[in-house]
Amino acid sequence: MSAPKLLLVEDDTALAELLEYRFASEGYEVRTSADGDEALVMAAEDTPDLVLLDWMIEGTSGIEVCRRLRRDKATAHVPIIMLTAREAEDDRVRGLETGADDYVTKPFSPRELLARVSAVLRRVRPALAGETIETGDIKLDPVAHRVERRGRALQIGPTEYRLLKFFMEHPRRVFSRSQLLDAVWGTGSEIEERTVDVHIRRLRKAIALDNARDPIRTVRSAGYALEPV
Amino acid sequence: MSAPKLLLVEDDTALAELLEYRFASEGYEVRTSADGDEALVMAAEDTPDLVLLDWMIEGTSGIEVCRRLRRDKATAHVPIIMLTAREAEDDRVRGLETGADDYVTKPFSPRELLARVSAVLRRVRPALAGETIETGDIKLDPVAHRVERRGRALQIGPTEYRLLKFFMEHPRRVFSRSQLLDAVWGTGSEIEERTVDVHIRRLRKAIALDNARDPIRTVRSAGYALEPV
DNA sequence: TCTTATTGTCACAAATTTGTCGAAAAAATG
DNA sequence: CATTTTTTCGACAAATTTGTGACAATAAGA
Repeated sequence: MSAPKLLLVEDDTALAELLEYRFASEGYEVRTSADGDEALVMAAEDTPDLVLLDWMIEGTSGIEVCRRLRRDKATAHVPIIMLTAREAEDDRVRGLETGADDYVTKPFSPRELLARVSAVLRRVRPALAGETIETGDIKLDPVAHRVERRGRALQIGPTEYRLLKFFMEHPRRVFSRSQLLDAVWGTGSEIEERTVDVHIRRLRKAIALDNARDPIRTVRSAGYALEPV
Repeated sequence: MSAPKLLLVEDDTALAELLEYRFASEGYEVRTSADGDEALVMAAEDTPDLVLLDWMIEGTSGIEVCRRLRRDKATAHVPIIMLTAREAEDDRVRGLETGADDYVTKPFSPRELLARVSAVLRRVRPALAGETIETGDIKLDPVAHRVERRGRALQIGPTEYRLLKFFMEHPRRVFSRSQLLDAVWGTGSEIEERTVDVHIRRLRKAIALDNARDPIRTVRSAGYALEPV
């Protein structure tokens, strides 16, 4: 089981404590910082799964923290939810422009924030929502980095593992080779699209089982999809 | 995969770039023009799925662009969202009269505009928003790229799939072969009109079912239409 | 360092799809 | 009923898209 790690950047101590308590009791692992620079250091030391960022903090402003998080490769893809004080349209626009994934305007209820966090995490890192993902007769444990089908453990290479995990996070959905390259190899990878085919074949071979149907569907001129069983 | 194609007509470069970035990161394919006449040419060359139209642009006015888009057969049904400056009631009324589908008043947040775009697309072209469409006893899931009729999955080729999807997005409407060529094969394809007949036949064969009536109606000397059930 | 895995590409085979024809069938026309 | 127009249908060869095995280059481990 992997508790999602949150980094809360908030200088209102009372609010911070309240949120810390609430999120902890919901199974999150929360670390808090009241200061922008300190938060950046903490993020660098142990990459969080999501950042809750108050827009109006002392010292380095929220927008600046956001920008730096995005600039650093390790934290570039960590989702950010910003906590804005007022209904400042400008702030909102700038925040989203800088790369925040969502925002909540104060005052908000912890319940509301929990819902947003859960929604964003589900969208960005589905594997974090539950400990193991299951699609059809295949089980994948992201923590143990282990895959099994019908009880039998599968031996699977690194790239194939990532590919399978991505498919399992979006079952039934068809992805083009280019989308798969972005998702599994990383955006901007300069790799031939046909290479995807080869890895699909390797994945198929790795998860193959006697008397079991191939769960990977080829959609001609569109891409591939993982179908349960 | 079908990234919805947007055409943004906006002469405020800064705003245009911001929107372009945000929409692109949400999976839209955006092309931008700062000029009304140029926009019309772009729309004619590659019919967009939706037009974002600033009401106050230099040269040909937004209202005029709107009118011309509606006049041209190929773009007549493309939804338009207008971006109006202030709370100009007059503009809003005139815009909606001219045929815009929705409007957003500046200043707006990208998020807000994204929501509108998504809403309009869902209303007008549900398949583009990723919703499954249903026409009679045929169901089409654009995300899974899957078609079924009365529960049974249909095997269907790429071109037939696109053709069926197009028909299902505009049920009951009769399309000429030339319109179908534009919509399914892409504008400017140099293909014999007779070829459409052949694909219609293939589609009919693919969706045929025992004891089920053929849902594709032939309108002699006019074209074809899809009728529910 | 040596050995074993993993990766990205190719080239070629296999499978599927595509655009056109021409003949047959069907529907309008007179 | 004969003629003309339009659509359906079966067949093909060309073109496109996928599946596969092999291979050299790297990376990872022992």
